[in-house]
Amino acid sequence: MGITGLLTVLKEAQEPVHISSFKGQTLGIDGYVWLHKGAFGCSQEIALGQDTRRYVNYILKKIEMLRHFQIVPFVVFDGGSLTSKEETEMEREAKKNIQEGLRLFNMGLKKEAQTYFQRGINITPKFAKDVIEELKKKNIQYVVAPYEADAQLAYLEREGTIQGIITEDSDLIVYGCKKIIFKLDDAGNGMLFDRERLGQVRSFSLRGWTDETFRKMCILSGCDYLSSVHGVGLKRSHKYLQRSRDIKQIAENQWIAFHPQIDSENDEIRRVICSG
DNA sequence: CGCTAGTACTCAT
DNA sequence: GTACTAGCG
Repeated sequence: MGITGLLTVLKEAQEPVHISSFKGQTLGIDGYVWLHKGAFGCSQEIALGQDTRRYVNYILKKIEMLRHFQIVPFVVFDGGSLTSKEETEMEREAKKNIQEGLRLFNMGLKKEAQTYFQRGINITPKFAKDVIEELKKKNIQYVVAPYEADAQLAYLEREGTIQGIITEDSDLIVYGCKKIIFKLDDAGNGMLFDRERLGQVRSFSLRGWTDETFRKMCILSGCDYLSSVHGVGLKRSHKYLQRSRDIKQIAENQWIAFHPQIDSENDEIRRVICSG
């Protein structure tokens, strides 16, 4: 999913951090992020159908770095890839990129082909399976989330199983997670988002806001599983919710006022937002 | 100023 | 998934 501009707007709620400040604690890892980055480095082998372990080694190297700083890793993988319209579209796009890459590759244009191979990366359950095999050997905790890894990570943090999350996906903020490490590099440096610091955000005031209102702001600004309202981003979404916490009222007053043409598509959007 | 849409990037040599 | 930015209302 991902909320456009959320990390930028919440910059005052983040600060540089070294992973060692979580020494002795358990950190949840968004497995998809590392799978994708790992696969990025061996996209050619994958596209050509060659056996490669490089994406497995990439993740193991990251895990070793964490353990070096005495972090207990808990890897969470996506389970049910919810077959939505967007995902099928993404897979179609990926296949087209692989095809174009193979065409260039067979012409001897290996460098040009790589760009398309990288764009064509599609993380399948096999990738996770290969990694899980190694995690088992090393006695590293992992779980395959029944739905989305996001929701599973949020649950694990809420229940106290993990004390923070490593990811690149701003959706973890929407899901209510408290401590999230973004942009973690090989040396253990990253940016820590701390939910307790939301009151320090300067773009707009979030004081007195509940997690639920915050979530509504994000959804109203546009998200993955529904076509967003044109012209409404985070700032305007915040303005509407500041005026009225009732999203249904916003839909009736603001939205219709700004978007008088209520066609079938907008009607679907309104249904989803009002139910959320 | 806020939002959209386009481009470039993730690895690792 | 992210960041950055030209163009537009």
